Amino acid sequence: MAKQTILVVDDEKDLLDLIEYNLKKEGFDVIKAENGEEGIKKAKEHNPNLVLMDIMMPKMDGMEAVEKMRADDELKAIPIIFLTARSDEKTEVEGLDKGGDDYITKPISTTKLISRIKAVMRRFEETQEEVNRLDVHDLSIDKDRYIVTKGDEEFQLPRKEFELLYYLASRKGKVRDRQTLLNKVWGDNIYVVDRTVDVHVRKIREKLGDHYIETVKGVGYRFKE
Amino acid sequence: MAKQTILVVDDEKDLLDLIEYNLKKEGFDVIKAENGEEGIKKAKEHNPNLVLMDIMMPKMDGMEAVEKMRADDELKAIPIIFLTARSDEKTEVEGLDKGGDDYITKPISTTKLISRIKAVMRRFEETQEEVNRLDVHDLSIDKDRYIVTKGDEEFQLPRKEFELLYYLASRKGKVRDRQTLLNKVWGDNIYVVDRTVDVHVRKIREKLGDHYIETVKGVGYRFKE
DNA sequence: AAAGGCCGTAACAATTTCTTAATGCGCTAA
DNA sequence: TTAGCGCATTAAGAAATTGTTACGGCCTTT
Repeated sequence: MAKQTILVVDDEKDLLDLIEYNLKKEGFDVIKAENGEEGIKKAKEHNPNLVLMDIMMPKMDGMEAVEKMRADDELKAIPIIFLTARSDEKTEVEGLDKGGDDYITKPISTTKLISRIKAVMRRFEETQEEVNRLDVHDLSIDKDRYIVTKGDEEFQLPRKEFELLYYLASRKGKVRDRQTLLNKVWGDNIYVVDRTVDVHVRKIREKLGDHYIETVKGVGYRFKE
Repeated sequence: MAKQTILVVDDEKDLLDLIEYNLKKEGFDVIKAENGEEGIKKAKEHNPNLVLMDIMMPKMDGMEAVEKMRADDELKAIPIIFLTARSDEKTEVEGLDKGGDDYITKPISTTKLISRIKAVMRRFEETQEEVNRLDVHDLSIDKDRYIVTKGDEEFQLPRKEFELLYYLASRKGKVRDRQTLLNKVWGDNIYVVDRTVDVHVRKIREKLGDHYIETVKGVGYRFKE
């Protein structure tokens, strides 16, 4: 894998150098910027894998910069970690709401910083990864075509049924309660009765067979291990 | 999801009660302790999801308590938020070095306190991997899958039995009386006869064997050490 | 505009799980 | 030894949860 690039945005030059030194030692490429404006410019220029963003800065503060980044198609997918000095009493927790993926309180040990960076990257890669075909048991679930194949039979499931099946199958063995399934498959702010899930499960079973989706009474459903 | 438990350690009783009141209103279970020593004892006893730790306290101060916790295998993974009366740059640095996960200056508004707690918990959950499986003796109790494995046998226990077993196993060796078990597994405001616990214990023993859950006459039950 | 598929909801049946209460057993103290 | 207490065990019915079906609204296609 190519070297990962990290953009560090902070107005304290000493800290910037310290972080650069430590990240380079870990094998990252490092780009530096001293305020939000410069940060955005360099982000567009270098397309980094992750941004470390201080909140208190001159010209354009970190919060504002992140808002701008999240609104920019080119930059919106880049994971961001906020750095906050504990003296910023006001903005601390809002960072995550604005679109940060983690926030770190300065001062922080180098090892901790690095493990956080890796954790965020790992999380990101997992969600980024586009696995378009799932093969489980004797099923092949093709997300590009919304088609499920079982042996030489092909099933064209309706969208909700397909997505429900795909979600469960991609987390084989793990139980999910109805509310979680609704949030993940239907969407976070969709209001439907949770028994709707049952009906869709029923329809999937009707078409593919009873033994793929298991019921865990009182808890939810899971795809057979 | 089961209730999250928070241990609050502070020598000011009034503040302790205030925090308890507010956290309970938010749906947390709250355990209280008035000094570091008692805090560590209660942490071991109740295995909380997070600790709010005052720094200035008699007997054993918060800093020392946290050092002890971080050195203890049983407690090292619990996230800790420091509380202190005054913003003091020096203690702050020290606190984070010693292993605190966040740092809050009193006084603080309730909403702020709660959002910080949730932020730290969220961060923690995301960093944690595979903490939902308990391996005790020859049993593997997998909460993601709601399955108990013994050797190569799999048992699908009903929900209450599973959760009771999980609760006891996660506090291996600690005795719990029936009322506590009802509160923790059934829920705080569920009223059922406490002998109900006996029946569930009986069913677990029937399926997995007699020797995992031990009876302590006149007190309650415990998972074998 | 009609037909057909998809989706969400409600109703009721089927099933599993939970709770209770009754009974028996074993230990301990008088 | 016996009474008393606490726990184990069992079975039955109550409660909770899920399965199944049917229907109406909506959208898309024809």
